[in-house]
Amino acid sequence: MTSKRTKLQEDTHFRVLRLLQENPEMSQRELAEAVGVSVGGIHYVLNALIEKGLVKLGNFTAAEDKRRYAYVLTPRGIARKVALTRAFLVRKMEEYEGLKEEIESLQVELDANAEKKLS
Amino acid sequence: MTSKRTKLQEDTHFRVLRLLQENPEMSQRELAEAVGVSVGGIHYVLNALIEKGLVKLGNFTAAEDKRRYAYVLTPRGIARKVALTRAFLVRKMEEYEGLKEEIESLQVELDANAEKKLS
DNA sequence: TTGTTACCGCTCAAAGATGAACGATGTGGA
DNA sequence: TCCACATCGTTCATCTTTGAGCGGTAACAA
Repeated sequence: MTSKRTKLQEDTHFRVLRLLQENPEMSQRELAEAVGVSVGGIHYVLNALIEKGLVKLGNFTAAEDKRRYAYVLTPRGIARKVALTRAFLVRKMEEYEGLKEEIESLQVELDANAEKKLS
Repeated sequence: MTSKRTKLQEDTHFRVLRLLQENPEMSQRELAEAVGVSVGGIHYVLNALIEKGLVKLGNFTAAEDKRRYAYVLTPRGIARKVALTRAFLVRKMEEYEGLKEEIESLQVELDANAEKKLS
């Protein structure tokens, strides 16, 4: 089994690839907000994705804004994202089931407590 | 809105209180495993709970094992746990809904991709 | 032109989380 | 009895993550 940390990192990579495929002109801050990590963290994963050749820097279209980049998925980036999708989905479905069980057991607990108060 | 970190900490406190109410003789390692944080982290929250008077150290029953403690909820600890339950449940239900949406959108994406391959 | 404001990518000190290792204690077999 | 081993709570060097703040650029108003 791969480590918890590796999985979280993979999740983040996947989320970033997904968001960028949809809109390559998102800023680092927007990405950070959307995936739920810090700006520093996003900067780091973007570098990693560029390093791996999954994302390349393009020009920001609107008015050639020199401050910012467009983060464009390369063909390999697109392939990578597709490959990650299933594993990600499986992981999220497991989380979903776990959460479902936890919620149910909490509700049982609350109900039991409510009854006790009545008696 | 309280910070993300505060919420996670509150979640951990709640989980620990819940587990200890059910079984006060869990070891720090067992707790760590069950709530998904490190042993160091559990040690830290246990100290915090004891400091707040929500948990007190009791004797481990079986054969008076001097190495270990029983972590017993005080009345205030029980009250605190009840108070945290609803907030925790609400948070988990929100997470549940979020996860549900994410999973659905992923499935749509995979289906679209599958169709494209066929054509 | 000259300020003011806002946001960009990027950095790094500070804060947080981790888990291997330690001394102490219990267990079971030689 | 003695020894080897397992597990206890606890510590702390190490790694990870955070987000305020920096220098730079754009947009707008005066």
